[in-house]
Amino acid sequence: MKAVTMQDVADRAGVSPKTVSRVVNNEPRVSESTRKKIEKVIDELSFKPNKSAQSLAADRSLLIGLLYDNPSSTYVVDLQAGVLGVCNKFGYGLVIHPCENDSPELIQRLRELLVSSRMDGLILTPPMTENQELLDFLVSSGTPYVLISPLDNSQSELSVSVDDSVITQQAIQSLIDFGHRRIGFITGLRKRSGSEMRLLGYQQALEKNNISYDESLIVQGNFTFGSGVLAAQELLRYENPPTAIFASNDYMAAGVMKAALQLRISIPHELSLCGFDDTPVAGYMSPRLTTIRHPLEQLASHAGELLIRQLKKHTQPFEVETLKSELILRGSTGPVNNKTH
Amino acid sequence: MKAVTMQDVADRAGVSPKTVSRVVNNEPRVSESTRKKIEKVIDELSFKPNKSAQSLAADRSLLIGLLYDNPSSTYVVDLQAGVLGVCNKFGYGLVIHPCENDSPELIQRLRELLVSSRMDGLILTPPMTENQELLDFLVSSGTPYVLISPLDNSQSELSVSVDDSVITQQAIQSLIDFGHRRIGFITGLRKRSGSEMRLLGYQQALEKNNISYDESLIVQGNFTFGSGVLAAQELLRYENPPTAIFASNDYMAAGVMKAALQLRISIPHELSLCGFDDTPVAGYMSPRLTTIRHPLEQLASHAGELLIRQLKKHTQPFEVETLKSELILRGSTGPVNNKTH
DNA sequence: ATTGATAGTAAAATCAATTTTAAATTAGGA
DNA sequence: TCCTAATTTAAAATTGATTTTACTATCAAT
Repeated sequence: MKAVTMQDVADRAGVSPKTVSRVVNNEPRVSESTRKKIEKVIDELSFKPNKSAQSLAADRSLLIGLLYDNPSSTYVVDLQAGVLGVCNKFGYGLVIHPCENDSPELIQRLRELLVSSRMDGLILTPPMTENQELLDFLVSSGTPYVLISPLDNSQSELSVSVDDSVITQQAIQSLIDFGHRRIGFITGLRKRSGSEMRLLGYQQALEKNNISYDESLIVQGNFTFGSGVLAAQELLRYENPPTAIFASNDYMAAGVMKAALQLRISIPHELSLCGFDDTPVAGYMSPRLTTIRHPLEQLASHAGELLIRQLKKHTQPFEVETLKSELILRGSTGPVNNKTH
Repeated sequence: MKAVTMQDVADRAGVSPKTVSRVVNNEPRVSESTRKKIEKVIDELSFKPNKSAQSLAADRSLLIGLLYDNPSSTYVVDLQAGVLGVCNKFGYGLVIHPCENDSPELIQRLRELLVSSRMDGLILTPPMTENQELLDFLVSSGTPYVLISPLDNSQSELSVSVDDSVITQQAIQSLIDFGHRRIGFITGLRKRSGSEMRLLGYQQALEKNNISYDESLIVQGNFTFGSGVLAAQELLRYENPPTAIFASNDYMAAGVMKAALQLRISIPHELSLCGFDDTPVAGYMSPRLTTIRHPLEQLASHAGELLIRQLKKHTQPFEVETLKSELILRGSTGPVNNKTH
């Protein structure tokens, strides 16, 4: 089956190829009547522009890249789904690029990818969002980009994020409502977007409820299962241990659960536990983990729209939906148990 | 920075563009001396052929598609990594396509994708590998494809897979070596590749050790956590319950663990448990789960090579590495406890 | 020495769009 | 009515590779 070309459409509609091109690309300077007529013909012939010819002639690849370096595959897949949706909607292709933020070859690899794939723009995710060398390179090479959840999202037109502090505050509030007063907090890696905001939300919740901030209840973790175990062991061996623990991600929460099991502390009767991210593990733990779910897919699709809007000249603006995280209450949190264990 | 074109290379090397093209595409009919000379110039100018121009002229997109419909994001990400590696190696791009095998629109969607992305070939993963309607469509549209882990892998040049029966037999053997004689088996969805082979491996291991096959120890699951819970409850309430359970994936194994916890059966002291797939959950459970890890990335890269070899005319054959799954022994399995619980 | 086959190279046509340039049409004002 | 300016359309050039066609050596066999 031979493909329908723009020439075919032009012939059938009785106009020149350029006019068809104008309609295809939403360009102005076409009378409404001819636009309608051409759209009808395009529909009849089900004409689809040849991507290769488009990119060759217009010198843009119609590709955008998604860069990530994240151990959580659910995170990655959710983001991919979001970006993919927008790409399909706007006729773009997606180039996925797992990378290692710490690798000295990162930039070189990306340079090669940019040369070979000629991506029109990039979406960066943490921790690449804080890689100044990388960002400088992109600016110098004139590559448009959008950041997802950067530490500093003051340039709102270049980044999208949800406010982790708000939902964390809400989660802590729910623990407080259960009667908890001593709530342990296991941080993630510092200098990671989110980490700082989550701690802030914790502090805000305490403040709002007139609970004094006890520095010793804050333990540093690094987002890994092992660090969760260690942090929990430290917290739970205090003379006056917390009755609830908030872990900055689900993996560390799983670590807490392991530590609690070892110390024969029952969840949720003696200890309430709240995670963060709603990864699959959360649903497979016993009891199932109370945690926080992010609108990752929407976040990514929003980022994609932001990027594509930069790339395409003739797009109508789209409405921005507000992005909210969600507290998932499950079996790992409950009322405080007054009997000391 | 203006891009280096094939013309530039030709000028500098003092040959015609066509000759450069021959070198780039590994075509014959170029003398060894000119080939060397041109390769040198290509290197000096660091010339990279323009993908759009290549696809336009040669009428192939230099893209391959990866189709998947799998709830496990680790599975998906591992496969992506494998295919991506091969793509980069051979100058192909990867189009990822999450889909719903049961959707009536599957084919229509794919058709649209094929029209818009013009992929040169596809890699299919279960359960799409058994979707005859889909396969028929691909054949009729002349789209080359390769299958990963199909039920029927008799056409070895069109598919890649690992033999689940071998590794399952090995896992069961390890349980037998621990002294277990009554070993429960939770199946996955029937008609899924792998499912049948895993059961076969179980049977082979029993046979080899002269243990009679007890139909009642085989319980049907469907790969979900919940089905694991139910299956385990059934098995563990027998008068003469199994001392070990093999679950056909980690999620069901997690379900078994939950059921065991509810029934106050201690793992591994009273019950050994073995999963399948080595998903992240396996490492986060307490005790950590003995399971089986697949060479997913290699499997995918192998599939990619197989596909690209079909697509490119002038490639030298590559050696095929043998793909083996691996038994990961962890805390959830151990010696049988003779005291009845 | 002539012929034929093959290896190697060159030039031009092609792919399907966009961009540029030029021309034609329309509208409004004097 | 005529002229200028703004719209709209047409034709031709461009993009960077591949493919086709054609031509020139080179070499062996007759």
